[in-house]
Amino acid sequence: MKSESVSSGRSALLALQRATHATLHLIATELVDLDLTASEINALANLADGHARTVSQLGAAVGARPTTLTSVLDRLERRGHITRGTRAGDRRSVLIELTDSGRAAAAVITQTLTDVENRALEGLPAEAVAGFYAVLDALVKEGS
Amino acid sequence: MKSESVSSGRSALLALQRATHATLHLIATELVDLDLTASEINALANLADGHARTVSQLGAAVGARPTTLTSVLDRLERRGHITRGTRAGDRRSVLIELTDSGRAAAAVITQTLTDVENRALEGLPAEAVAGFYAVLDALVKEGS
DNA sequence: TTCACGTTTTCGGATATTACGATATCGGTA
DNA sequence: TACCGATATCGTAATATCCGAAAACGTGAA
Repeated sequence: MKSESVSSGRSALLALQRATHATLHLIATELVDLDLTASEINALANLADGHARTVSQLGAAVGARPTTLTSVLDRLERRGHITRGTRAGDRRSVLIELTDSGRAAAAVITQTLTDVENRALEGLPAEAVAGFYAVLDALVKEGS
Repeated sequence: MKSESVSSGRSALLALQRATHATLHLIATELVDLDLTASEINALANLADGHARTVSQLGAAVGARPTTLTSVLDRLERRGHITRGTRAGDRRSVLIELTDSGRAAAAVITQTLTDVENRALEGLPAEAVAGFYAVLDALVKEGS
């Protein structure tokens, strides 16, 4: 038996996109009170750990080019959720940091993500979740 | 021990989005010769089995509203990749069907998806892939 | 038959997303 | 100083997405 073992009749990539769309819609619905777009939610979620990041670093995390992030960060800055500071030692870089209101919004986002996740994964064996992460990591690695 | 077993320190939803972005970029790069957008690729991939679908059905498959698909299908129709026919028995519905060139493009897309998938999942145990699908299904179910 | 109501798709309009090329600034180096 | 690479932003353009309304059709009840 050769290495066609992963073939399952389904397309993992199409299933991946479907799941992403479905959860994105769900999250957007639950977070409608925050009045944020999906990109803004994604940016805040990635900043939720409190670590400041440059635009490039954030772009790598969310899978977007720095040019794409500029307008997203514009809105977040206008809303008072982030600040753009200069990094000591390299004034080319812009350090994105959460403000108090940004931290509050990010906390709500993180909590909602965790809740949805727990609801969905409840009852699944730990090996399934481990496999899920293993495949995700493999896909990310393949795409870089 | 309660049911906090799924908590792993990572956010499954953020990881999901990252993997989707990464694979999306990879696929777009490999399929650049087809001169199609990500939405068009997604639509064709879902039609690749040869079955005709209504706009609503296709929308459910790709996770978009019928209004969103209209312009995507407009371009695919202009390019000669699909036809819009009426369904016998219910002339409200529009049946989306692949043309010869659409079938050819869809075949290239399917092949590329399969290749990427096989490269990425090569070496992973079958249980990991099974767990991946189980989690994906759970997430989709949670979002509907 | 006729009419009211639901379904399916499209259209108009609005906003968001995404990115390429060009630009300005900065850091490091010769 | 002059130059090259890195970083972020701006200008511009094509897509993506969706809401509300409209058009066409189907269904069932009066």
